[in-house]
Amino acid sequence: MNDKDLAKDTALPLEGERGGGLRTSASFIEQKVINDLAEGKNGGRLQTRFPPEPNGYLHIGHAKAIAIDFGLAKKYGGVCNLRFDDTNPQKEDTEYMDAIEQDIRWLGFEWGHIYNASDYFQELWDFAVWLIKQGRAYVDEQSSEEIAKQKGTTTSPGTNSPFRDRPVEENLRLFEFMNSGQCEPGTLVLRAKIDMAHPNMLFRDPLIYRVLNLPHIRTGNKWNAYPMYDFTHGQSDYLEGVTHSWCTLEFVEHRPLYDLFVGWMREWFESLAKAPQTPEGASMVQKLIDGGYVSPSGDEEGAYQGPRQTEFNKLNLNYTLMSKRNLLALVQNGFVSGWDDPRMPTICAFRRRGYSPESIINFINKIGYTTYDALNDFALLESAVREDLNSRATRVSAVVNPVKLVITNYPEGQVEELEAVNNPERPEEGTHTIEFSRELWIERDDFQPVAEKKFMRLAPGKEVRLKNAYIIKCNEEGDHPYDVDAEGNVTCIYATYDPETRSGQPGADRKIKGKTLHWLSCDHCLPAEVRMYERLWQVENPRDELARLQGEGLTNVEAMRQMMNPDSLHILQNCYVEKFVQSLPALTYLQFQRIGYFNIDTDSTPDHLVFNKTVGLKDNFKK
RNA sequence: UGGGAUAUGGUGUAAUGGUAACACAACAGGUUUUGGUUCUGUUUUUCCUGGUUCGAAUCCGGGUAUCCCAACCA
Repeated sequence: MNDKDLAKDTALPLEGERGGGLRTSASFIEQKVINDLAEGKNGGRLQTRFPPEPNGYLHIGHAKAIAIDFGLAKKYGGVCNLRFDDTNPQKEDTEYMDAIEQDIRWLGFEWGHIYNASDYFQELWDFAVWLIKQGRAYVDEQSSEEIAKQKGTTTSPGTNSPFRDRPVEENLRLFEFMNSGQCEPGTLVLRAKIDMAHPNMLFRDPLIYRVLNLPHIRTGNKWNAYPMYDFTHGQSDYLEGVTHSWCTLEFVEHRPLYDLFVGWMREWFESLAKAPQTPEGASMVQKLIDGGYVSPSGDEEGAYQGPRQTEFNKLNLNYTLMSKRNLLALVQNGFVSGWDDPRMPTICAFRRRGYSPESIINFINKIGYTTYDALNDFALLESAVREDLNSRATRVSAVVNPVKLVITNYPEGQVEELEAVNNPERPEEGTHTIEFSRELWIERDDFQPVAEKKFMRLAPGKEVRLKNAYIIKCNEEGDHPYDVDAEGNVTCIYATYDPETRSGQPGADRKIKGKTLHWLSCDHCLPAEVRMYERLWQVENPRDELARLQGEGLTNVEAMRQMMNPDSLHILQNCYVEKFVQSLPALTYLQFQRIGYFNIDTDSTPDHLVFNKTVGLKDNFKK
């Protein structure tokens, strides 16, 4: 057990209020924690773990696991460790480890320790050797096809391998050979001897070790045979002293196997403790006993009971594809610009898109943890981000689809500095100035040559207010209200301003029918690139649709292409923003007034400003 | 033709045998120098079917529907 500190990660007080604060109803998982702590189980310890495989970037589904693994540990005075589930060197990379750590921190959580499943490769190996000696594991030399055939089906039992009763000595020799580097991958596997007729397919002599002959990101060339998930996860939890092991619903059927292997491992410890055969084994067991993790009898008051797995529903979002495998395919096929393409459901993409960590956690808490396979509405996530950004985003003016407006009675060359509130929700954040002059940019959508009935913006003969500035009136029909080009597009609008209505002056109180428009002074604003995003998928449930299309014979890539929204990205190059934003750092939360929430992209420079649309403002104006 | 899970408005989630509620969505209106925010109001719910009970979303029987399981992935 190397010298890593396996000691007690936490000890909790049992009395006092836990999780005070907001009185939201506890999920069944949280309820179980409350009960366990009240009963003093595991000596009142709460220890969890977040166990990602470092084979991809974290997505918002992981945020749900993170929020409960770290969140409940934090709330109830326990500890959550980060454990990389690195048992398959074929797919894993340190690049992903770094990104995973960064994303967890960004979400606002801190781990007690970082562990790796590979830390336990030696213990798992020794345990497997013990199982072989016990006659509970054997080396099979059939091909994967033969093994699959013998497995039977969900409705019919399997048949025993001809190698099932191989003598112990031969098993030990072959298991050693599996790890020698000389063994051809795929030729030998170690299987647990359980029951080939078991109704749970996982119990039909599961493979617990396979030969890969690949170097590992952590252990290098030390190992050539690697343990499988089912033979690693529960034991790792157990060795670390995890009390509550939470995972998603597809692992429900793994739980009996998880419990079986943990139980066998406990037996192994007990046998070692009784008759220590090796100095290493004895000292390891002593450490476990000293740390209070393992009790030879297992039933003393307050002793560590071993980990308990509980499953909750994974996050499904409509119009969103979540699986890492498919996200990797999107990246590898160039359907998106990378893992942090703002259309991706990854944590890093949400960050770049302008979502705050608080909004993501709030969303997770709203949808809750149950055992129902729900399909959540993306609109709930959007409402969470709007709610959070409304109180924190700095208001600025931006014109994303500009058309020129000339104030004909405003003196040429005159410039006024007007005051703009940074955030009406937080007056303490102050104001900044914005220049006003004779020639302005306004939004093309804010003018109609012939206003439709409910249109309350600018039109010939109509009055509107310019935010923070003046009331203006568009020239009457017949008095040259606007210019058009050869195609009939409006190129310039003409209006007059009422000098008595400057914001802050008494005359500004005058009520008018028109709305308040945002604007930018042509000579005092900056060009900008604005990236507008729509949903990546056209179908509400891409997971099911992908499976359906593949069932019809399409390849994964073909199916994806067919399901994708061709209009998911619009890059607008002719936009303008006020100068104020030039000095702001990347990832600043902004609201482009009357348009939506935007974020300064990581690609943005003072010479080439780039913004990402986070989410639009709620729009009650429908045509 | 097996095993394991699940079912409450359009979408999620609560109600732990005692008046079915909350959020989002939708709709209507008030306030508003953002058609935002905020405030007020409205619409819509216990899968079906028997039973137990004074009383059932909850407990029991029988159906139905959906999800997961036959990777040398996790």
